[in-house]
Amino acid sequence: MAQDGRRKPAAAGRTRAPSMADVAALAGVSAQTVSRVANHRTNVDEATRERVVNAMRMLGYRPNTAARALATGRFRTIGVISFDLQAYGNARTLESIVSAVQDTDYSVNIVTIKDQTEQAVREAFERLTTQAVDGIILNEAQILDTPALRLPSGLPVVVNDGDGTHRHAAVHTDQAEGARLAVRHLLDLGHRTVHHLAGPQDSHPARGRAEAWHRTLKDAGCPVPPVVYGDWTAESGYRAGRELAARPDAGAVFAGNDQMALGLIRALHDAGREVPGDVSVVGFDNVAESGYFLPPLTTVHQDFEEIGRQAVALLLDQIHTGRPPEAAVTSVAPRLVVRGSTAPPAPGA
Amino acid sequence: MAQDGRRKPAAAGRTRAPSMADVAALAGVSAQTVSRVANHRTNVDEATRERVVNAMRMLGYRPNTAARALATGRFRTIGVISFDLQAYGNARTLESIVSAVQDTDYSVNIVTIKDQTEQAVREAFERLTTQAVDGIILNEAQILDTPALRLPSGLPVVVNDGDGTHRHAAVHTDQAEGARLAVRHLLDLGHRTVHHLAGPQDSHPARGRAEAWHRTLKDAGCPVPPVVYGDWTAESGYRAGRELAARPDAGAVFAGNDQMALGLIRALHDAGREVPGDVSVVGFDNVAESGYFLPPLTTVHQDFEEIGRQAVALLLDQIHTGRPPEAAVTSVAPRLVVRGSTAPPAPGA
DNA sequence: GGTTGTCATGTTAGCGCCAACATCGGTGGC
DNA sequence: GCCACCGATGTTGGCGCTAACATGACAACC
Repeated sequence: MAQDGRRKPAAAGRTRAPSMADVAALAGVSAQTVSRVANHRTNVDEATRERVVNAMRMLGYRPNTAARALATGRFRTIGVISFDLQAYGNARTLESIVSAVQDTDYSVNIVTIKDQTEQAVREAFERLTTQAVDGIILNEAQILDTPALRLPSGLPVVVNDGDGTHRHAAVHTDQAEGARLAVRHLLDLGHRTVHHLAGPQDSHPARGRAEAWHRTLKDAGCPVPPVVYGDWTAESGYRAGRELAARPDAGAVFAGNDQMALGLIRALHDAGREVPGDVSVVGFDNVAESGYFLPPLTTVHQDFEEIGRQAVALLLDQIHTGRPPEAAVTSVAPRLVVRGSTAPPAPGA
Repeated sequence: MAQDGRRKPAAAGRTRAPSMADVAALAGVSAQTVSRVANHRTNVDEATRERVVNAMRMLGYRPNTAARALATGRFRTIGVISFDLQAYGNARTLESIVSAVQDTDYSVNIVTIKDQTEQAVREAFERLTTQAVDGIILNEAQILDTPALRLPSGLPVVVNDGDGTHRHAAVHTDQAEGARLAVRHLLDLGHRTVHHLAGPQDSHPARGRAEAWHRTLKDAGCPVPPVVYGDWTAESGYRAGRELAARPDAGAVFAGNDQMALGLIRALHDAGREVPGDVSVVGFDNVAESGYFLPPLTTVHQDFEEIGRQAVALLLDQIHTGRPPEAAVTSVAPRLVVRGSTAPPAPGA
C-alpha cells in the first residue's frame, strides 16, 4: 500500500470522504477499475462492476470532481454570464439553461453583471476562466460590444440573442419575425400605422425588433412614426406612455416587452385613453402574467425553453468535438398570442 | 528540472494554460513563492512580489482551481438549490445571492428542482455534493420536508424561508409581520374582516403568512373566513378570484403574492366587482411591475437583496469557522407599500 | 501450434497546487 | 561571540483521479 492510514481531517468536524482507493480496497480491485466503473466504461466484467458498485454504495463514495478535473483538464462545468435576472427573459433563459445542463453530467456556474462597463465584463470573464469552466454561455450578446474585450481564445462560447456578426455560435428568437407578426397584426386590424416603444438602444434584441418594425411599416407603405425608447422596465413604459398619450395619432403601439407594455397601458389609462378602445397595444415575451393584465395583453411569445436547450446543445457540441466555434445562428420561432389589448381602430379615428 | 518541455495539448485546439511553474521560471523564484503571491500571503518581499506579479501578467496566468481544490480540500464554491425561477422571489433571491458571492472569491453553482419529489431533491443534493461545494443554500425550506432526506453531514447549509425548526441556519422575511401589516392595513381602513388567498399549503412562507393572517384577525376579534388556496401563479389567483367574487362579504382580500393578486383583480373585474371600490386587495412581494397594475397594487415589500446577503454571510461564516450549523433564524423586516388597490369599504357594504 | 487479436485488469506517472517542513542569512540579546 | 529567533524562500510529498501503457488469460485463425 502506498499510503498508511493516517490522515489529517479534511476540515474541522468533517472526516475525509471515501476515495477511489477506499472503494478499490473494499472491492478487492485496483483504483483504475473503480475509475472505469465510475465513468461507465464498458470494458469491465459484469461481476466486477457489481462488486465495485456495491462497495461504492457501502462507503457512500462520490468522485472528487476537483481531482478528476485536474487529471483530465476538463471541468464538466459551463459558465453563464447574465445581466439583471429581474428581466423576465434572462431569468427564464437561465432556468432553461440550468435545466438542460442538468440532463447531462455538467454543472452550471453563474456570474451576473450589474453594469455594462468594460471593467465589470472583464471581471466576469476572469472569474469564470479562473473558476474553471469548459465553455461559456453569454446570456446577452450586448456583452460582446464591450470594446477591447478579449475572450480567452479557444474557449467555446455561445451567445444568446446574438446576431451572428461575431465569431461565436448564436441562438436567438427570430426578432424580425416576432416584430413583423406584431405589426402585421395591428395593421391587419385596420390601424393606419404602428408606434414603437423600443428597448434600450444598446440591446441587440431591441434593435432587431425596432428594425423589423420599421421594415414592416415601410413594406406596407405606412408612415413611420418616431421611436420612443424605454429600458425594459414598467416604469419606463409608463413614462413613454405619457408621451404617446399626448399624440392623438397613436392608435396602435408595439412595445418591446410586456413590462413596458404594462406601464404603457397604465399611462394611457391615466390619460383617459382606453385600451384597446382608443389604443391597441402589443407586447413581447408573453410573461406568465400577461394573460391577467387589464386588459389581457396581446403579445409575442418567446420560447425560452427552446433557446436554453439549443444554447446548451451547441455549447456541449463545441466542447465535445473541440471544433472551433461556428458563427452559425440558430433561430427560434416566436408566435403571436392574441388577447384583449388589441382591436380595430375606433370609428372616429 | 523535474519535467521536460514536452506536453500533450490540453484539448484540441487549445494550448496548455500557463502554470505556477511557468510563472516561477520566468520570475526566477520557486513555485511556492508564486503560490504565496497568488494567495496574498504577507511573507513575501515586496520586490519579489512585484517580479512575480509581472510574470503572471506577462503569461496571463490564472490559478487552476481544480488543483487548488484538490490540494486544500476546499472548492471555493457554494451551491444553490432552487425551485422554479419564474417565481419572482426565487429569481430575486438567487440574483442577490450571486451578487453577494461575487464580492468574495467564491463562485456559485446552481441546481434547480422541477418537481418536489424525493427523487428530484435527492438528485439535486447528489449533484452538488459530487460537484463539490463547500456549502449549500436552500432557496426554499420546503425542500427539507422531503421525507428521509439525509443531508451530507458536516456540510454547512443555510435555508431561505426556514423557520428554525430544523438544525440549519435560516434566513427569512418576517412573514408574520408582513401578513400582520397587510391585514391591519385593511382593518384600519374599516373593513370588517379580511379574506386570504394563500400560497400552496406545503410552502413554509405561505403557511407563515396564513397563520399570521389568522392570528391578526383573531386578535382583532374579527370573524375568520375560510382560506382559499392558490399555487402562486396569476392563473390560480384568477380561479380563486372567481370564487371570492361570488361571496358578497368579501370586501378585502390579502393575497399571498403579487401574481395571485393580479389574477384575483382580473377575476373580480370580470365579475363586475371594482378594485378598490368594491373589494380591496393587498399583495405580497412588491414585484417591480406591481406599481403599474390597474389599479396599482398595495403590497408587502420583501427585501430580497438583504435576504441573499444574509444567507451568503451566514454560510461563509460557517464555512470559514467550521462551526457546526446554528439553528438561529435571521429575520428580515418587510414593509407595507400602500398604493391604489386598497380603500375604505363601500358605504353600502 | 504459433501468431494475432481481444478483453479485463493492473501499474506507473503525473495533472497544478499547497501544507509542512527545511534552509539560510540577518538581528538582537546577553 | 554565541545562541535564539525571525522572516524570506526553497524542497518534498501528496491531494484523488485518469491516460497510457503493461500484463496475462483466453479465443480464433491459418
